[in-house]
Order: sequence, then structure tokens, then C-alpha cells
Amino acid sequence: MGKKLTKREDDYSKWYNELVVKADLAENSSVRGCMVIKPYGYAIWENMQKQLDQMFKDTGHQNAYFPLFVPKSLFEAEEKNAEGFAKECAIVTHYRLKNDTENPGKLVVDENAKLEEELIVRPTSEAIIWSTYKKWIQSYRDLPILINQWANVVRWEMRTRLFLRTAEFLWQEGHTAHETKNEAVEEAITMNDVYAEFAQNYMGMPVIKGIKSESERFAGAEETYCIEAMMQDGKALQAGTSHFLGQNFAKAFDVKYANKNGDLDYVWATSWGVSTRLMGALIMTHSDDNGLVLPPKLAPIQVVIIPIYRSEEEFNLVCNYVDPVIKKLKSKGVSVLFDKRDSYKPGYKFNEHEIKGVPIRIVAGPKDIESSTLEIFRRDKMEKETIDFDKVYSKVDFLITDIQENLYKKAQDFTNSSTRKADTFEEFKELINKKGGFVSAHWDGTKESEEKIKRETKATIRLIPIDGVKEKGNCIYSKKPSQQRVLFAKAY
RNA sequence: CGGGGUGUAGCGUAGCCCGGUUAUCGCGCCGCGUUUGGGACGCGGAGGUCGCAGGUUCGAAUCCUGCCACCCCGACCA
Repeated sequence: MGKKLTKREDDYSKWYNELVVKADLAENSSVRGCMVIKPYGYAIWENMQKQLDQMFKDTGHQNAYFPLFVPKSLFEAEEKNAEGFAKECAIVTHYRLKNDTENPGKLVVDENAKLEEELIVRPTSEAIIWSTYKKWIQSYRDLPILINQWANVVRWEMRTRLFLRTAEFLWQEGHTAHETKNEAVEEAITMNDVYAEFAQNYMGMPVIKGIKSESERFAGAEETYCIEAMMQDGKALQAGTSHFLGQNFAKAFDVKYANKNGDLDYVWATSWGVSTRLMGALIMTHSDDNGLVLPPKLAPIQVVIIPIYRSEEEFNLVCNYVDPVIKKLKSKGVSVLFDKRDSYKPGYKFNEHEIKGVPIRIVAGPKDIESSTLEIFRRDKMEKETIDFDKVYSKVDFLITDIQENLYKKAQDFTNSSTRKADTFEEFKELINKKGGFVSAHWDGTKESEEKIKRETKATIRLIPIDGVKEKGNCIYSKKPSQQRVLFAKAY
């Protein structure tokens, strides 16, 4: 496994990359900007998916699937949306290859197979979905439409990074249509709350809820709600967004419904999404120099059991000893791995599972059989203790809850201590450059100030807090009056 | 697309400035044996178009030219 990881500030991105690779989550693929998610990483994503999917269903949504390709004419229908994504689109122009007559064994694009109309590989699905909704919606009786899709999208980013920004990524995107503005706004807020709940209760990651400034808003949205998290290097990460789209897409795709009075009106829309970026957030929130640290609720393996033995007889004794533990934990829904590989020594296994972030480790050997005990270890605090054999079930129960809570609390404390107030631009620059983290400061609400602050400090407005206290003050940049503090940070 | 850097075994690297036997070392991999309560050890073994294409030279990983790929810093972004 080699040398230890180090989370030094100047080495943070190296630390992150090594962590992803060593923990066996993912690696760069041979395709530009794309990554391979390995089985262990995918298992975490599946746990996330499962939970989110349930939460979407609990809020009345259904899953569906729409095409990967978006004809250019549909893509350009909503102008702001199209403009926002135009610079990062993969485009299908041909549909056939042929043998290269000059280079035997090689293929070239068949110029005769040029498409009449180019197909855009979806960077997001509003266009293809709204062109479909047009056919589905005629009356108020057809509303609301509350649909989610699990899919991959492609955004041709200049610079990519495992999980945080890849050219292709997996995500879910919800697309809803409503009769009234209020209903749509409420939907967008509800889904942002769902994301926040998921992040905090399942990922153990504290987030701050807010709305985006106009310049950070999703292309084509009237309002973007978001959750933002603070990473261990003091940079912020946008973890999820939920957009109130107004009637922009309804107008672009001419989606009207007859209301109860028989009048035609455009429908109101929302869209919302989270992606495999959440994996990056999870990694950067909890991990330490010993490797990944996973919250029990999302860990593919919650408990790993490692046998200690010298001979086959001893191995069999240990197997018999832990067999009831494995069975009972599994019957209680705990995910258990009995690591009986003979090709690795215990010390190697200890480290491997620590790097992979397995929350709880149980070790059993001849000494334990003799004294009716087990050794139990918790990854978050790196502490081990010896417990009575009979206490193992209640101990595991306790640890699953306690580790989950402890991780959240630790991250919460970090976020709190990384959030500071600034009242002058000098103070602001000092905090952003020396300490990082969130800086809470007054802003006059203009694009100009926002842009100038960004240019001078590289910090952006991450969000205007939803739960924030209203407090009058003066913009740190322009000194013009402001009604509320907003959160700035350098961001991923 | 601008600025900088790097390409040598699956991974990480030495050698390059100053050309000269069979290209260095570590990890990993394979075999045998001893080991197994915190990343084992010994012995043996496999694995290389030195990024690609030209050029200079008796001779190129090393010098020259062109190309390609990747990484980092900007701009762009979930």
C-alpha cells in the first residue's frame, strides 16, 4: 500500500486523488475527462441512490427515462439555457464509420453519413423533457407532473477531477410541471430541503441552505436554491441545486394547459439534481490521513470481521466462534464482511479496511475464544477495545448510531469554526486568503460588486442564506446599504 | 485557448546536463518455504516499442526538429 497519506494544505488535491485511488473508489479512464467508478465506489453511490430514490418517492415523485440525445433545434429553444451550456457540449454529427482505404485496418468517419441535424449529448435534460411534456399536458387534470430520472450527462469541462468534475457524470434530475407559481416555488424549496436532509442525516455532512446570486444561477432559472458544504481545506462545494424555472421552458416549448375556467396558461416548472459529486463531498468531508471514513448509513461494509489463526484447526475454531455473530448481525440488516482471505496477514487487512473507511472492525482469535471476548474498533476515532462476546450486538448497534452522529458533529464543528464574519474589505481579504472557509459579509446585491470581489479575491458568493437573520449593514466593497449578510468562499 | 511542467515495466522512479557493455531502484505480480493479535521474511522468477516520427553519430533513454499525450496554474463549470 506504500506511504501514508498527508492532508497538508498545499498538498490537498494530491491527498484527495490518492485517497480516491487507494480506497479503490475510482480512477481516471483512458477517455478524456471521464472516470471509471470501481465496484467499491459504486456500492457507495448505490446506497446514496437508494436513499435518495426513496425520499423522492416519499415526496410524490416517479422515475422515468428520457433520451441521451437532444436534437440541436430543441436544445436551442430555451435561449439562456442553451447559451449557458453551449460551451461544453459533445455533439454527434455522423452516424457511420467506414474502412480507411489509405490505412488498412483503420476506420474513418463516413462523410456521407452526416446527420441532417446535429444531436447534442445532453448536458442536462430540460430541453428533451419539456419537448415531451408538451405532448403530455393539456389540462389542469394532467398536473402536476413530478418526475425524476437517473441518468448520465456529459459536460465537456476544460479541467476535470475525480468525482468533483468529470466530463461524464451520473446524477438524478427531477423535472416537474405545475399549475401555479406558488406550487412550483414550493416544490423547488421542498426538494432543496430533501437534499439538505439527505446530506445531513445520511452523509453526515452539514450543509447551508440558500439561494444563488443572479450570476451563479442555473441557466434558464428564475431562482436557484442550493446546499453548500465546507470541505476540510477551507473550500466550499456546491452539493445540490434546485431550480424554480418560472414559465421559461413552458414558453420555449409552448406547454400550455387549460385551467378550471377553460383559459389556456403556461405551466410552471422546476428542476433539481445531485450527482456523483456527492461522492467527492463525502470523501473530503470525513476522510483523514489514514484513508476514507464512511458514515455507517452509506458504508457498503458496515462491519468487517477479521480472524486470527495459526493453523487450519485454529481457523475452524475462530469460524465457529464468530459464525453466530455474522448470522445475527446480518439478520438485523447490518452489512458484514468476514474477511477470511488467507493470502493476507491481519495487519494488512486492518490497514486495507481502514483505508476503505469501514466503520467497525471486529477481530477474533484464540485469545478471544479463551476469554469469551472480541476486539472491536471504530474507524472514526481509531479506537479499539475488548468487549464481552455477549455484548457485541448491542455494541455494534450503539456504534452504528454513534459513529454516524460523531461524524456529523465533527464536521458541523468544523463548518462552524470555518465560518467567520467580515465587516471591511480588508478583513474580508485577510480571512479569505489566510483562513479560507465561509466569510459572512454584507453585499449590496449588485453584479458589479460581486464581480469585483471575485476578481480581487477569487471568492464567490456561495449563497444568500435562507435561514439567515435579517441584519442591516453596508456592503464590504461598495459600502452601499445591505439588508442581509451573504456567504462568500473560494469554491470547487 | 494562454503560461509552466512531465512522459522510462501495472504503479512510483534513477539515469539525460557531459552519448559508450546486458537501462537503476522500490512497490506490486508469479513459484516454493517459513509466517499470521497492526502494512511479514527468505530464496527463485516473469515483466521494457525508454510517448511517437524523423535527424545527427561508428553508437541515442541521453543531442536536434516536428508531433502526440498527460499533469499543474488561469479562463469555464454540478
